[in-house]
Amino acid sequence: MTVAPAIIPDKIPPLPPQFPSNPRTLLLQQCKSVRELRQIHAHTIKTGSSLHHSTAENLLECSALLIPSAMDYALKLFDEMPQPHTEAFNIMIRAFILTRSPTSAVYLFLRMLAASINPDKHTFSCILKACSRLNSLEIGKQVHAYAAKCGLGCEEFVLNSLIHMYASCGDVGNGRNLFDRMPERGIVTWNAMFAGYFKVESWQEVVALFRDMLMLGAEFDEVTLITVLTACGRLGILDLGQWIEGYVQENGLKSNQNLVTSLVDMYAKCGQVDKARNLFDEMVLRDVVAWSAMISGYSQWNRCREALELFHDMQRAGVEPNEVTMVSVLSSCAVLGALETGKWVHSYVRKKQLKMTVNLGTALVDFYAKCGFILNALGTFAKIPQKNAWSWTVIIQGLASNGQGEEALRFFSLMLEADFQPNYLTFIAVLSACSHAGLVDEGKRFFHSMSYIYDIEPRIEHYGIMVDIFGRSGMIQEAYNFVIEMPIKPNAIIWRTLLASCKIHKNVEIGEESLKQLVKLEPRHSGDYILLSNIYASAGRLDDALTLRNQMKEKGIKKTPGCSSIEVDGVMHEFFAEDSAHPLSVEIYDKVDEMMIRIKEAGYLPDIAEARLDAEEDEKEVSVSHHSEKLAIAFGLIRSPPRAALRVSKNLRVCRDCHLATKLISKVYEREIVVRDRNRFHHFKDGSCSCNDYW
DNA sequence: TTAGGGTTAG
Repeated sequence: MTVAPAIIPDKIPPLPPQFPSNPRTLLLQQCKSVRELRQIHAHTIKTGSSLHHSTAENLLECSALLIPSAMDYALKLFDEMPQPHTEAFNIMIRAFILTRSPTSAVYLFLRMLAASINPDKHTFSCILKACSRLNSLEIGKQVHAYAAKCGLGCEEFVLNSLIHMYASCGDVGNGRNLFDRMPERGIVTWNAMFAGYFKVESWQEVVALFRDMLMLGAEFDEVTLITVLTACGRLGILDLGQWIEGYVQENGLKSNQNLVTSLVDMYAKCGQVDKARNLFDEMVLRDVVAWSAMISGYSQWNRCREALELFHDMQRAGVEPNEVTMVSVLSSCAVLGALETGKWVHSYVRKKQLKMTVNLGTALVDFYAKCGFILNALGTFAKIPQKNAWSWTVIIQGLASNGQGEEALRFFSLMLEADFQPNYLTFIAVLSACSHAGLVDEGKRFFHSMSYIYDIEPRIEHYGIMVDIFGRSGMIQEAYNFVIEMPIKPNAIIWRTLLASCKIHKNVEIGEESLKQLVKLEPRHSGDYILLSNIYASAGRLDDALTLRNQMKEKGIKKTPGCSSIEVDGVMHEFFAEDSAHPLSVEIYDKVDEMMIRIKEAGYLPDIAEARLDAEEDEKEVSVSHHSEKLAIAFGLIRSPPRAALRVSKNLRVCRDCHLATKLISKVYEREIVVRDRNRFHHFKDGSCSCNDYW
């Protein structure tokens, strides 16, 4: 790039009459390219007007701020100005902020001070903005002191920028002090304060500040409302959100897309998902953020099918998803076990080169882990460029729930080595790893380290997993003592965990006590009665088992029927135990018989403890062989190509017999079988299961 | 010529 040479005559000639004395308007309206700029510059040199400060500054402003590609030209112009004034420095500082070079802005400010050019209030507000961008409280404070020294510390512009600088650099308290001392506050002042609270996620403060505003009758704008709506959503304050919606309607602000998106988000987060959807449907233009807000609304309230449907609508509407959209979509896929959609998302992410943010990476890891693809989860985890405590927690949990407890603990050590601070969720993952691997002593040690080393108060979930750790390993009495002595009142989940351990280890006495407690807390939970009745049955006390079942009948408590589903050629097929509704029913039952014969040859002994109680002794074996998951597997063997993996979902937990049978089926038929029950995935392969029989 | 917006995970 060449710049017209500056000619410095001895005497500045008067401006020619045909050239406007202030060419600013001409430049603003006419000059759209570097070429035109150069022509005008040449003209000013020819006429000598380039030596007038105002003309030179107008040229500088035009090149630095108005023509995006002319920054280099501006730099040369500036360098060739013999003695740039404050205005010229201000233009260049603003230009550096616009081009996202806050460091250059600060250097220029230092050059300005070195040249003894006095900064004005505009210089200070701009340079403070650079400090906010740099997140540098240190430089910001020095600029503050210098502004005070120049007698500009009480200028409204400077104060507004100072409040914003302090608040957005993390020193909200100092920002608030300045804010409180201001005699008059305009919208800019209030919004600067809101921005600070927003940045540090002090939602309560946002709402309190807005209530102050309303009380004082201060003026606010759409940006204020967006901030407050975000806070209402995070805090679940529906009434204030509704008041804002009324205000938006009355004042005709619905054309502001961002504001309506905030309303959608607020309603969704406050649990009014359908109201959010109505607003969303009314929007004339929906951008990626609006779609993402609505999809995440469904996903947050576990309406995962609707989330995925809306995602498909979004694609039909031709709106390209971004990495934020994909986080909610993957979370829904993980809950539903929607493997194909989730895999498609991953390939889309790669194809479109979406940014592998820590949230997106973590959502992918979680998706793969929840679908039982722990190798993909590990591979994806390794590729997250910047991990955080959440990503580590998700991979630890993923390993634990896929039966790799020891490996999960190894990852926990790696997490600590990498200097990430574990949180209460991390300890849920770590303790479940101990539970899966049967590591009682380690579990106790980690549990105690929570409060002693990491200053994290154990929550009821942590107590629950400890009960599980003791109970699974057969230490039923210790588990019971632990429950009795825990400082939090045990809830139904704690007693149910204990009851389930009593079932594994056939402990009738503590089992009975657990049910007694459970009936007080959740009298209509059918699974609890079934558990105790199974304990009675496996201890040979069939009469007690039957009495309990009759009590259930009298109370009108119905057992949730077991239901397994399997996807074949994109169609879901559902089966209930001893169900003959399927069109291929005859073939399916034949296949079951064949399966039973073949796995018996491989050493299968039926476990009839969980057979129907009303079945005769000789019917029990047939009864368990007709459990819903066996029917689903038989159907899968008939209809899928040889060696294809079978993927079954079950609404309840897999029973012992089905677990044992499925292991052998995987070996005899050389099939990988993945069963997702209500708690976790079981990955059956070559006669064993990823859960290591801890389920 | 000052501030500045909405969507993210168990």
